[in-house]
Amino acid sequence: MARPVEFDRTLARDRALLLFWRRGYQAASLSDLLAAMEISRSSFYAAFGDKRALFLECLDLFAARTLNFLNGTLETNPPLDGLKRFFEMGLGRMGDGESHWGCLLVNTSLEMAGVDDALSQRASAHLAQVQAAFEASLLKTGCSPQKAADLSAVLMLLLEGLRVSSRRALPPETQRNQIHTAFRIVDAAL
Amino acid sequence: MARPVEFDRTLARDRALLLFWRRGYQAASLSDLLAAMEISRSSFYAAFGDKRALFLECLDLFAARTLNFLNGTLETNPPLDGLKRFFEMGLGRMGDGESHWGCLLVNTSLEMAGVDDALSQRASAHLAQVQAAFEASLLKTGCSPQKAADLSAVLMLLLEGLRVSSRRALPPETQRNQIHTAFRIVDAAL
DNA sequence: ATAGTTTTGTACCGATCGGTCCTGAATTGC
DNA sequence: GCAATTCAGGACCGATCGGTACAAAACTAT
Repeated sequence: MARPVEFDRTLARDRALLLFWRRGYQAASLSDLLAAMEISRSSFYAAFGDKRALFLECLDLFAARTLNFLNGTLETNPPLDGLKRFFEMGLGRMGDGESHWGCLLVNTSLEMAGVDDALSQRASAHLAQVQAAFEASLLKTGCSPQKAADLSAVLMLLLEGLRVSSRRALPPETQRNQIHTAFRIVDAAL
Repeated sequence: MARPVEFDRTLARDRALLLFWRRGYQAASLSDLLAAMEISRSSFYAAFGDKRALFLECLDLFAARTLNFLNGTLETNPPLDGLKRFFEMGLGRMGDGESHWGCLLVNTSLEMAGVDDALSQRASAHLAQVQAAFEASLLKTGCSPQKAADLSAVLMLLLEGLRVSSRRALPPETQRNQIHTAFRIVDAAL
């Protein structure tokens, strides 16, 4: 009974996610977003509410995809191999895109701490879920619950460090070495 | 022969550093800075140039202090104990202040990547210096150069992860556990 | 005391921020 | 064709951004 929408909402949302990922929340201005999403101002506010709401949506989506990927690799690999594969996810998956932007959860948790604590803590909570998946995976290796808890916490440190390395744009070769060494010593501790 | 300055430049600079540390570069507006530094706009521009120049000064100062502290603990402790003490630096050194703001170098490297790459890379370069100090310290334990290089890279991952934990405001007890476990397994790998 | 110099407070600047509003175009059901 | 409805483009909004200009206040040297 009326004119239909002319843009693909999920496509626009994905483009926004990429921009947020690359530039962070604050530095991604509305104009930047509109240009990247290729929609107009009115469509933006009609479809997504406002900048913050869209970001929240992207943040949750990123977390869901991350957890999904993690669970996928954990199901189809021995626990430690699956974890290692997850750690390697950030490495030049497709040439240059997405490979040196770190992790949106880590980026957001840091950027928004003390600025918008609700956003920061939401990102942090998503990270906690990832850590919980680590722990569950470690438990499947048959180690003690205590060890699983301790090691998953250290794995989270390593992951965060790696995502920092990624955003610092350290050479992929360097990052690969870091992962290799890290998993060698974690393996030894199991 | 003329009116003297009425404020303590280094005091004002230190106050600015704290604000940048807490809120990040972008979220620390000029008004915020002036209020925190307790100086007027004119004094600000006369004494520090502009916001970016002041930030650069704070960044370098933070790095210098960090390296200074690290070298101090490394000189007065066995290598691994000194490193551990450095890792524990972020833990409630003085109640609540400064204890959950992470590390300005890590924060900046992430926040400014893709926004002001010069700032990001400068912070990253400072982090590389810290890692070099790690490596030098590990060499003193008599391990192979290869192992020192590899482990210092992993120590940097752990440090970055810990500073993320700090900014995420994870409980100090949790962070303490992370440090303890991390050093246990690094120790075993030496 | 006064002239000379520098600092300081503040008014002001253009640009941009996120967000709203309104108009005209497009599409549908009848 | 026409009325009803919803879309998209962009003008417009107040607030705030980082930065400049300028005049009054404060101090020193003589």
